[in-house]
Amino acid sequence: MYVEILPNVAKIENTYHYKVPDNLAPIIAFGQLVIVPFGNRLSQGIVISLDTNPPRHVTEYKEVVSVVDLQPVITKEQLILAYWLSSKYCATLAHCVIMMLPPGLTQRVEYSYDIDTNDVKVKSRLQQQVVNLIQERGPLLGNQIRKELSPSRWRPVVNTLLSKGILTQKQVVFSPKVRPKYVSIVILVKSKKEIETTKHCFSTRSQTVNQRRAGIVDFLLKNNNNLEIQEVCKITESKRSDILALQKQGYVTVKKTEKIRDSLNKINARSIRPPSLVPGQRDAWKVIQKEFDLTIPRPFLLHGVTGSGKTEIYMRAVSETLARGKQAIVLVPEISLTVQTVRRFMERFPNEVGLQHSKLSLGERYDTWRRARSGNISIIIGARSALFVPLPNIGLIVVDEEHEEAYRQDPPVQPPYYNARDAAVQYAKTLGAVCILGSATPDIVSTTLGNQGDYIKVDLPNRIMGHGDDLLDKTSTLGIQTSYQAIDSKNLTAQYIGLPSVTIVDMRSELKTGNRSIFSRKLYSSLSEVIEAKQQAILFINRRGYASYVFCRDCGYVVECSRCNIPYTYHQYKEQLLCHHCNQTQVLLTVCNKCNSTRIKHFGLGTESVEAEIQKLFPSARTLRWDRDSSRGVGAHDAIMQTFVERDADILIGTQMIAKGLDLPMVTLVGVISCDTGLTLPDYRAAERTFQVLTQVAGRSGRGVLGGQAVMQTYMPNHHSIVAASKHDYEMFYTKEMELRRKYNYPPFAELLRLVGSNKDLNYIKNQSIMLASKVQEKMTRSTCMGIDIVGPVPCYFSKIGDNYRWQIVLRGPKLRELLDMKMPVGWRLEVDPLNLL
DNA sequence: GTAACGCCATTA
DNA sequence: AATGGCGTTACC
Repeated sequence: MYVEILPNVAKIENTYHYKVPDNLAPIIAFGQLVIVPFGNRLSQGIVISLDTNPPRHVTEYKEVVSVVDLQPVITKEQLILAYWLSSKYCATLAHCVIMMLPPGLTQRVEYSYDIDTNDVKVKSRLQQQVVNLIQERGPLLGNQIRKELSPSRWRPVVNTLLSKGILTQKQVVFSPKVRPKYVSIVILVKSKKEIETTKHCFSTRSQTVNQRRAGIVDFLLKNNNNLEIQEVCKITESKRSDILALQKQGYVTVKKTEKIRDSLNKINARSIRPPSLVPGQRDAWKVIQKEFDLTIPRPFLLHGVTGSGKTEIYMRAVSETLARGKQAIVLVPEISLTVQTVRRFMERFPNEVGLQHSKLSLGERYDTWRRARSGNISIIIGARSALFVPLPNIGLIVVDEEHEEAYRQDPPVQPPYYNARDAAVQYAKTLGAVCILGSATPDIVSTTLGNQGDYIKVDLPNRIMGHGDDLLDKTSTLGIQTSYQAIDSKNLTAQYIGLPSVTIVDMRSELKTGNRSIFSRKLYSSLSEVIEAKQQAILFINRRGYASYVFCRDCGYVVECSRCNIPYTYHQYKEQLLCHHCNQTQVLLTVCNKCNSTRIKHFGLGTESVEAEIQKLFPSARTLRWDRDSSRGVGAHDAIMQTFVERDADILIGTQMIAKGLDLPMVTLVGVISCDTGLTLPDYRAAERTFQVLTQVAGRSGRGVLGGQAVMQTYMPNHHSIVAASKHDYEMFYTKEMELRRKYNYPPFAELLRLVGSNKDLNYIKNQSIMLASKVQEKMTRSTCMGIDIVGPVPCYFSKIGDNYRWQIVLRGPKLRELLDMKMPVGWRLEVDPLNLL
């Protein structure tokens, strides 16, 4: 018998075949971790296929050394997904498979070297150095010797010493970093009757010890439910030795059991029964439910405005899946911001939910992974890596907020640089699982796929708010008129509410009237009213593109490259404007091309300055900042949110992260300080990102009985992404954006491929990229590909990150796949379907 | 990921 | 010749 093995080493390009020795033949199986000889050392590998015949293209085989664990570490469907990822995103199969294993499981095998004789005579300086090292520090690993000697020449030295018999070598297999956690639990084994008659048994000389032991027994009589030794000791204020003594006397047994590490068990979720659906949800759910009966279901694109009840649809789908004996994966963009979603799932499906994201401890990830593998949990909620948890029979994959860039894996982490949303669709196809992509602002490409029939489009056009009785309650206590309407007189369980009305404020006219503040008159007066009425407001700062573009403060004209229709980027050190797409440069303007004004500015603003301004204008208002800086550390997000929820602050000031998921009924005003900062980025998705974030942030307002409004301040009041967001009009945005994408040949009209190289030496990377670009050009002329543009080489927008200069080459056109078999030079990487070109 | 190999510059 | 510094290739 022969097996095909994928060595568990990230950069390995191929798979290798091994003979299975007779003793392993009965137990070896697909997906197992095994140890094989690889090169001239041992390596951990994964069995990815078995065959009774030897493959023809190999003549000599080594044998599998051992099987690490009988349980497979991947499923067949996962391997199919890994092959797909590997080919789609140009990563090694090993990279794709390793991503599916819990970190810490990988074992490394090394040699350890020791000195055999006391009397050592060596000739060369290096040999002496090795001998001295081992004499000082004892047996050393190859790696440790390498660190001390030259990295390239240590091996010949060690080899000579080995052949002379001075050194001996020994194989060392490191055990995995993660393993199951065991704890000792105490179980009372004597009955109440027995105890009452034998209480004298713990009579020691010390009265206090007797009391303690009696206390333990009494406690266990009341709570004999497998408590840990530590807990029992803590509660009964006794010592470990007391319990061990009781064990000797036959009162209790102490049993080692596995303790599952799971941060979710800290959350107290009370079980809640499902609410009834409102008519809009009912229609949507009917369409989705049908697909569960098909063998090859089509994916759904669930387009639901903010607050339209998408999560309830997801939960219905999960429920349907569990009823069919299958499991579900629910992907959310950023777990720390979606605590509310996780909680809702736990309340609906107690003891079925597992959490998965990269910030969990190794132990917790490992335990959740094993519980999923053995079928002990049926729902995995998590970030993009949750897609790779090995549930045995997956029936549903949900991707919430499918447009989010967080689904994309990008450097500096390891390849593959994949999009989990696209991988989810592909995976569901292999599994025959239902797939739901949900968003209030679907990706332009996703909507196009929906329009083409690749996805089934389902809409939830109405915002729902709370339950009827609840609302009546709130309105009466607050003594206010409501802005909601009853959905129908028979169904009083839920109510629709309008989306907030949005006012666009043209900041150019503010300036003309002499208002130089960062707040327009409209935003100022709205803020005053909210503070007066003791309600809450959110101020949103769109920080992307900070201070890097140049525009006219009088007419709003942004200096753009005439060839690419993309704003020039201001480079301070050269006082120069540069187009990051075509490398064209222009001197910094002093006079506006359009209106001849001389008031040309760079733009940029932070949360601190907004907070300072608020405190100046509204000294009584309590402000709270929420951005990357103020929310460092575990639980910081929660803490900030809690402060705001409990109304210990009136105005929340933040960046991107306040746009998502918050459901705060007392927020009646959302102010966007500057809508247009993101629009100035030289990037094909700038408008889309802006529309998405504005729509999401506006959706934070008016989620309660009080209703709400949003104020958007901008220097580009006519930009389609701002106008469409202000009207909550997705279709309008989509139509206009598609025109532009078609015109400039961007996705969905073309595929994109980006080559990025970085190096400390600017000239080196520049020359290298010119050479690489000509290579690509050459390849293109020889292939059958037609209609491909090469954009570049140009410096990246972020032209220097850390100490490294960055250059890029972008390919745009159909059928880019055929160009992909290129090997990238060292320091270069390939991004397939990049979400930005910065 | 390691190890081996080939090529080249430096060293004494 | 010995040593150190790369980049390239193979690993069943």
